[in-house]
Amino acid sequence: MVSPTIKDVAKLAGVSIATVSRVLNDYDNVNPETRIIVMKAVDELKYTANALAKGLRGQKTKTIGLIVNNILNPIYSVMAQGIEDTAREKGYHLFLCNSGFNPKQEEDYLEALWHKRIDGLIISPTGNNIPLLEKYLHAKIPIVQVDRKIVGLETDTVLTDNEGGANLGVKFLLSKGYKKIAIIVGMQTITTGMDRLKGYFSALSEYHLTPESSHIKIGDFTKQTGYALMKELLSLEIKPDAVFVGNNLMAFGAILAIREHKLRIPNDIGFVMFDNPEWAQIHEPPLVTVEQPTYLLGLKSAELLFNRLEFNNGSPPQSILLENKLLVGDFTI
Amino acid sequence: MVSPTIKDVAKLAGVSIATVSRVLNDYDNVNPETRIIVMKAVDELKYTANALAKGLRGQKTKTIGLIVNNILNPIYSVMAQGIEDTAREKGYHLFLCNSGFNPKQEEDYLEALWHKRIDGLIISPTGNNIPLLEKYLHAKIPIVQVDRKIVGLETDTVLTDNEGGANLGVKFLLSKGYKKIAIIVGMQTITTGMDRLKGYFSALSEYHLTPESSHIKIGDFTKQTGYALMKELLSLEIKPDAVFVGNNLMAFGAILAIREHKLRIPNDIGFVMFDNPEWAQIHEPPLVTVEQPTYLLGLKSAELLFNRLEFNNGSPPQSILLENKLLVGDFTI
DNA sequence: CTGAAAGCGCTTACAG
DNA sequence: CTGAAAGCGCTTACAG
Repeated sequence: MVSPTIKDVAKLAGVSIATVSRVLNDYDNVNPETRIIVMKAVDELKYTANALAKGLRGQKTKTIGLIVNNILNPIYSVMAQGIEDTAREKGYHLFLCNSGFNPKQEEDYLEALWHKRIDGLIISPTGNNIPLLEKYLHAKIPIVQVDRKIVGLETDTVLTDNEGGANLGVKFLLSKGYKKIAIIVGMQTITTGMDRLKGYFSALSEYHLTPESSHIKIGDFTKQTGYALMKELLSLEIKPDAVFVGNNLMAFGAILAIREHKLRIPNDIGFVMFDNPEWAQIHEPPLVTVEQPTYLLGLKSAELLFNRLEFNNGSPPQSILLENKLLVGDFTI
Repeated sequence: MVSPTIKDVAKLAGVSIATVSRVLNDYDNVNPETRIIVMKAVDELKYTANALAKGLRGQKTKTIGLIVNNILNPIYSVMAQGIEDTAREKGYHLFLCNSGFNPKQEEDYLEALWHKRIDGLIISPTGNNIPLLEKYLHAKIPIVQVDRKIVGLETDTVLTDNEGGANLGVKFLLSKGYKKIAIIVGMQTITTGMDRLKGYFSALSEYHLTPESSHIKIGDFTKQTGYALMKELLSLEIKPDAVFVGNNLMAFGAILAIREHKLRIPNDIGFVMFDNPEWAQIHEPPLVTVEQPTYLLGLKSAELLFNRLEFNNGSPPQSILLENKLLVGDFTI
């Protein structure tokens, strides 16, 4: 009924449980014939190890934690997929946790994962809970920060080039002749907010333009603020002739606002957005987007983590910066 | 450095580890004063239990497995969110697994989760691996099937009313005067394919119409088949004047095909789809959709599972059927 | 009400 | 090359 244990295998094979353990873990000091006998017993009983006992006694649980801010955002679900695929290949499992941008919830998860004895952690951090994260590091549990990085917490990191991407997007608008380009961008407390605004500034300055302060709107990455801030922009005295929106959710809200005002893109107003959700292609005409390599973001962060896990060396933290791509109306199924 | 154990607490409190365990597990046979002393030691050391040891020795791991077919489909990610929220409330954690519609991958995960000693399983099954699933049931590990159900595997189940939803959608087209309504629908081997086709038939028959066999296209729920089958429909002798598409991904492909043919919805062709992804609102005009309560799907399945876990009764399997809603162009942020 | 002890299923020194 | 034994951190009968 219950699963067979190492004891059952030992009995069937006529050896000690220590020997079975050695065979299962591929130790080299085992007689080849003994190994065969044991493996036969393993097959016969369809034995597979109890993961809890292994984790308790040994060091490793073959489990990693993944904490993201919002799995409903395709950015994160695609990323999660990249991580899961890699983990699967390596024989690891994933505890999926959603912080909902809530530091307290993140803290709870960090505590819980600690006691589940995860081998490693991939996190897109809220920005708080630094002591807890450091506790992991002290315990030699590797952490990879993905998508955003906490300043001062030195771990392996995988980010996309937020500044470069925003720069590309804004320059596209400039190249099309728009002169009064507004921006709706995320909080200036985190890299994905800050760096995208930097890219906006650098693009304008390359064109020798001065940013108009009323054209800079700081939202919180949600549809709601995207909508509200776009409405504000459209009711200004000095109306912008184009807008760059700093993520997919705010862009969605902004589109609704633009539609309410019966404006057409690109004739009435220029529009470029960060992220490339599928609805950007459904829009007519297809929207110009800055696409982040989200699957790769997951893949690379998993690779960094497994690298630490397998070669447990003390080499200094690595940072990977992935390129973002400007997509102009091409689409594929 | 390492976490404090029950032993450390016992030493600090001056009692045995058995007593500490009793306090922690809220047994009633503990002297109130002893309880206070122990709790103080727990606080002081910031002790929290090692989940692996608890799982190995006790019965429960406070962990559930979730196997879905494709986390990238918002249907499943929203559902997963509903499950995670509920699990979190109950103090459980989630192993997230993606089968990718691949029975072999599903099998691997079922094996792995078994050995991680999950307390319960929520699964949107591929349709195979029945023996493995039965092994769980024999071991009294409750299973909830969600979104789809394997015929003959009797477990708690949460589905949406696929037939009713499709019926609503097709009848909407009929009510608008379309007469030659085609359907692109999923495989007829699973409920979400079969029942939606049934709804199509029942709607036509309510209007005393006979289905035209060339207008019935069976795809596999992917964008690719949606695109290809829509193109087939548009090149028929007897062209349909409307189409009902059986899920969000196929609908995406179908829209691209319709756009290639320069047809406008709803004037040139009627269009209603199952599922309500955000891009349906971005389309101009907003598409008519049959919305599944996906968050609720997750919530309800989690509730059924925790109900089994907490009241471990042997009551017969329950089935919940959730209503789907026809959305006609209303949209909200 | 409390403690000593066994045991969950493993891995890992320690002998031989 | 192999086995007996200790121990990972808990829970749970069994005594008292």
